[in-house]
Amino acid sequence: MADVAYLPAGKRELTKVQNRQAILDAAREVFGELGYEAATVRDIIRRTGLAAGTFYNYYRSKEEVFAALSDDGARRFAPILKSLRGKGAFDTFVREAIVAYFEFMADEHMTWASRRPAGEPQVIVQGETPEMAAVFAEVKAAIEDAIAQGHGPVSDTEYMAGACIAVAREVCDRMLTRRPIDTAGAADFAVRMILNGLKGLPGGAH
Amino acid sequence: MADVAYLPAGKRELTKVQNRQAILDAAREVFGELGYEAATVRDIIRRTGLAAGTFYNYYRSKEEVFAALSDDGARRFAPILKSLRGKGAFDTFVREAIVAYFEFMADEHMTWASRRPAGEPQVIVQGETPEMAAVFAEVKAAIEDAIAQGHGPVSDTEYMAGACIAVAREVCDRMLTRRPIDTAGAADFAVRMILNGLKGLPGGAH
Amino acid sequence: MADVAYLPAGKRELTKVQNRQAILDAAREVFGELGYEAATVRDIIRRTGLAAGTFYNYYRSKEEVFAALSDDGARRFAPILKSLRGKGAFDTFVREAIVAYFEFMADEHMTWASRRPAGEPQVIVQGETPEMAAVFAEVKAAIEDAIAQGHGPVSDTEYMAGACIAVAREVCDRMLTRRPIDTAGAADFAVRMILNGLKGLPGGAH
Amino acid sequence: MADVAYLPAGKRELTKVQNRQAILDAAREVFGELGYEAATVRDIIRRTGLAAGTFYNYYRSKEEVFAALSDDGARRFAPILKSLRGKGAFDTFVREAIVAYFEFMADEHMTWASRRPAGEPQVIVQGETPEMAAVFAEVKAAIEDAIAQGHGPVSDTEYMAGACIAVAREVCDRMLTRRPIDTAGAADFAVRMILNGLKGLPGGAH
DNA sequence: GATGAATGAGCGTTCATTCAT
DNA sequence: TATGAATGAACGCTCATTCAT
Repeated sequence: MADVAYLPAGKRELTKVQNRQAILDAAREVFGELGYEAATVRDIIRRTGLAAGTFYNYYRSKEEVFAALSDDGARRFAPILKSLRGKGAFDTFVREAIVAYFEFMADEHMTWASRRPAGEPQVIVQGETPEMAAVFAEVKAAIEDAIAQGHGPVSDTEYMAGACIAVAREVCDRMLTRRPIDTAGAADFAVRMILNGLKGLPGGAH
Repeated sequence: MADVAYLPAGKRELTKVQNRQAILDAAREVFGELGYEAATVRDIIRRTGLAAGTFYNYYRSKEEVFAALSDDGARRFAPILKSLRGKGAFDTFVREAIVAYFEFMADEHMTWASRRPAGEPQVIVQGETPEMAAVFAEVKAAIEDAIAQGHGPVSDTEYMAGACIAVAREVCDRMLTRRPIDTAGAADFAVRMILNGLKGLPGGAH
Repeated sequence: MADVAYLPAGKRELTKVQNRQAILDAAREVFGELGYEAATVRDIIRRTGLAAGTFYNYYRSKEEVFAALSDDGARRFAPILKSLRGKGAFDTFVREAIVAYFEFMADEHMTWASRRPAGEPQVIVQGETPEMAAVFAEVKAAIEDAIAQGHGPVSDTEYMAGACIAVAREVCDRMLTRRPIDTAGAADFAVRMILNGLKGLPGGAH
Repeated sequence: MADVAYLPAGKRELTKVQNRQAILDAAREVFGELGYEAATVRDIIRRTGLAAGTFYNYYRSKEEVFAALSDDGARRFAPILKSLRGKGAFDTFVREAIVAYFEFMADEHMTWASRRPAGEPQVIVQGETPEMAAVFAEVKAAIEDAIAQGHGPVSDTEYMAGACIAVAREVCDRMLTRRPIDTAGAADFAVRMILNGLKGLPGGAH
């Protein structure tokens, strides 16, 4: 009571922020568990404990929460990546970027990939988590940047960035499904693969 | 001619085949545009112009059309791939498999990835096409097979197969969005990337 | 060939009659197994082996086959019942009618009553088999006839006929669910109950 | 009055109760007119004027509304019947049970049997009303109870209970179709018929 | 007539979204 | 703002019925 009297606006602000965050958290969980397509707005609000209508005070649709989650992920990962840019040799950059990425993903409990309800056709659908998408965008920008600055080999940059990200993403996905999660090992593999291909892997000096 | 007299059902059979094909074609398009998850049976039938119930004269569910498309894709690609297995050096196998895959996909007008109709929400959902899934499964089996038989480097085979496929898929997707479609160039890039990494690319001998 | 040449109309007639009968037989089975409401025209034609459209050359709807079955049943039972009318004392008539009815139903494999798919709400739905309905109509007419001719007690004839039929029907239904089917015992019970009520049953002289 | 100020949800609650009741009423009518099997959820919601989805805010299925109606009926009739059990002679029990049942049904405007809208196909389908089913279950239990306790004649109890209920139900159905509704006369007939059969009816001492 | 594929109304159900409170 | 019931479009699917062959 007293609180309300002293901080009516503050309380409001707080709950507003809290609700927004609650929705984001719920959405993260739901997208992770059901996948983007299968997830419904109802699933999300149900998990927040809020009323159905309240969702629409914060986001206009499932797409919008998804975008918000992406922003969130990007906002937290971008600085990490930025601090790495242009600091050293290309090899070093790649290694540090991969490590940073893998650790970020592991931190985020990004265990969402490929967990589809059983009974669906055996399609490997890339678990598109909002943060993943955002982080990919960052990584891609960084790689293209490095290439553009002459720190990397000169080739088809679109193919290169795409291929690097594809490898990182694929290995990261698989890493996250294993226990214990071995970011160092996975990062090591990914870096070797990216820099030297299969030939660079242990036993690959054929 | 005489046959027609003996087989009055000929006309019927024809439309049956046509309808079945129309459904498959529509399904291919719809899966490509919306992705498997988002696609609905009604989307498919709407595109055929057939009545709602007609769909169920041919397939019992979305899963079933999907499977039919997969079978179709796999049936045509599997033999190509199989003929390559275990014939020569690992490098050669990789190159031939990649080339075969890229050419197959180009032939198939496999341009489905990520092309949602403009104006839709900005969510990047990987359009999973049945043929893609089927072909991936084949490629993966072949790579693991090769690795198991000692023709490839000894490392984490799951990561390896995953990474190789990821590169091939990514490059293939991008190749298919360009005009003209340059399978030779793309395959060349992919093979280099897979076998020697960025260092193996032109200008990459840092 | 020769047959066709010699008996083109005959053959036709024969198949027509056969088809009509096949549909009736199938309908009898299906109504028995699924109940009138749950039964579909498809269920019926499926069981005949005929084509879907053929059904409509003989009957216009589920209702119409049902009616045809009723006619069929009535046509066979009516003479039996008629031969009993007005021949002796009321008691005798009742007994003979009941016996005839129970035996007719047992003969007909009228085991359809109350066999609903499990999982449905626990409602005792009177298994309305076409023959049953028809036979009830006959029985009712006979009873009213007897009453009208002074062979029975003077009371509310509608209540009387209704009550007698209800008892016969109920006991018959239950009789048909038991093994072995004891028409004599059931008929004995029903006759006693109808003529003398509970007091007329063994041990009922309270 | 002050309460209203404290309970602004009052209006809401009211419409909720009203809608729930509207659905129950509609269901009662629809089950009465079409029978349980033939009735569809959409028939029910159509009659309420509510939107399709609204039904599912209250009941999950046709079965569930049916159960709710049954509970309703049973809840009101069961106590009446229970108070009669084991209190006196068997004759008295039967009479009182019948009277209670007939009066209950008359009260409930239980006029549903066999009244399909004219013009529909001539199929006699017994309109099974949930209350009827529930009440029958109670009656049956009571009768079997009485028989088991030696207050009634010893015979085939299943046949007995079945026959008694059949008579009561049949006479009740018919009673409800007449105007004015004469519960006393109908009950008198039913009791005589059940206890003494046709011989116990006026003029039946043949 | 017999055939069986095509039709489309209709069913049970879900869910994004609105709006009175 | 938060609430949560109402809404109605849409979905997957079934089935009576038609009609070209």
